[in-house]
Amino acid sequence: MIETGARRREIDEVASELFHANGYAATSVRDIARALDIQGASLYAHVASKEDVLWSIVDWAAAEFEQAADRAIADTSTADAVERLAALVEAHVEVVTADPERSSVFVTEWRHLSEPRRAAVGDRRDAYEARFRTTIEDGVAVGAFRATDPAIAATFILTALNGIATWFRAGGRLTPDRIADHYVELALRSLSEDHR
Amino acid sequence: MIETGARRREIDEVASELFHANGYAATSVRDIARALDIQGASLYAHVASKEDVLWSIVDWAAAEFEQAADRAIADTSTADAVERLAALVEAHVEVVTADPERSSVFVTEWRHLSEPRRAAVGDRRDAYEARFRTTIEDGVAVGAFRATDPAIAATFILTALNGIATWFRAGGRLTPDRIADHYVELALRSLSEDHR
DNA sequence: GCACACTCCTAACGATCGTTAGGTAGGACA
DNA sequence: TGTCCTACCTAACGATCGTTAGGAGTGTGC
Repeated sequence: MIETGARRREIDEVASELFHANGYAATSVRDIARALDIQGASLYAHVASKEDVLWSIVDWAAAEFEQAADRAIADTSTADAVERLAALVEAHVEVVTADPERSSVFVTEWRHLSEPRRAAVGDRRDAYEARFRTTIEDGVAVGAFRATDPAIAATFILTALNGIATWFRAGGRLTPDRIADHYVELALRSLSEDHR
Repeated sequence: MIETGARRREIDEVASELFHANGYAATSVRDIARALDIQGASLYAHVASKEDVLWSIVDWAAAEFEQAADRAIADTSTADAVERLAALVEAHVEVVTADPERSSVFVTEWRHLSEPRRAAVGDRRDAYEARFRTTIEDGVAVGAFRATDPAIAATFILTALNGIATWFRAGGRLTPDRIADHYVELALRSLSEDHR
C-alpha cells in the first residue's frame, strides 16, 4: 500500500532537496529527519525504508514525465513529426522546471534502487526515449528532418533536456517558458534540413 | 606532492570504474581495495584519503578537457566561430570517449569534494563553458549563427556532450569518430540561421 | 651485506549507518 | 470515560564506514 498522507509528502519533498543537493548515498536518514525536526527513527512511522523514499520520488517523477508526454502527443496531430517533437520537448521542460529537485533525483539517482525496481525504471526510461526516437524517425521518413541517426539525435536532445534539472533554479534569470522556447528551437534546428 | 607511481594510477583507474558505476559516496575504500586484491587499509600506503582519489580523478579529467580545448582553439583560425565551435565539440567528444569512466566521474561526482577544491572545480567548469559561450557569441556577432541566447545554447550543447559519458561504452554500436561527427553536426545546426 | 623504499598485512579505533523495539502524549470517536 | 490511532520519542542493535598503528616481506642500489 502506498502512503499518501500529508506528512508522507513532506518527507518526499525534503528528501528530494537533500538527494538533489548531496546525492542519495551521501544523505542519511537522520539528515532527512533533521530537516523535518524529528528524530531519525521517527521517520519509520511513515516509511518502510530509505530506499522506499527514493522509490516514491523516482516513481512519481517518472509518471509525471510519462503523463506529460501522453498529453503532448494527444494534443498534436500525429501526422506532423515536427510539431510532435516540439510538443515533447516543451512538455519535458515543463516537468523539469516545475520540480527540478525531484526531476534531477529521477535522472541521476535511480541507479541506487535495488534490483527489480531499478530494471523497471530503466525500461520506462527506454520507453520514454523511444517516443523521441520514433518521432524523429517519422520526421526523417517524410523529409521533415534531415537524414541522420535517430537514436543519436534522440539521445542528444534528451540529455540536453535532462541537464536542465541540474542547473535550473526557480527565480533565476530564465523563466520556464523562455527555456522551453529556446530548447524547442535548438532541438528542432539540430534536425533541420538546411545546411549552415 | 602528487603520487604518480604505477600502482597509484591503477588505483585511479579502478576507482573511476567504481565511482562511475555506483557513485563516490556508495563506493567504499574497501570496494576499491577489493578490485585491486588488497586490503582496505593497504590503500593508505598510496593515498592520503578517499577524497584524494576522487580529487586526482577529477583534476586529471579537468586538465584533459582544458588541454583538448586549448589545442582545438589553437588549431583553428580564431576568425571562424563555426569552425572553432566544431573543433571544441569534437575535442570534447574525443576526451569523453577516450575515458568515459573518468569523464563521467568528473561530470557527476565533483560535488563530493570538500570545499576549497569543490569551488575550484566549479570555477574551472565555468571557464570551460565560457569558451563555448564566447565562441557562440562571436558567431552570432558576425552572423554565422542565428541570434539566440548564447548562454542557453552553450549549456544546451555542453550538457548534451557531457551526457555521452553516461551512455558511451567502448566496443558498442557507435565509434567515437561517428559520435563526434554527429554531435558536431547537431550542435552546429542547432545554431544555424535557416528556419525549419 | 646493509639500508631503504615500496607494498602489503592484521588489528583495531571511534563514528556513523539503516533499522528495530518499546513506550508515550494527544486528539478522534464511541 | 475508555479506546484506538497517529506521530513522535529514547535506546539500542549489528554492520560498515574512513582511517591509523605497527609490523613484515621483497627487491633495488650502494
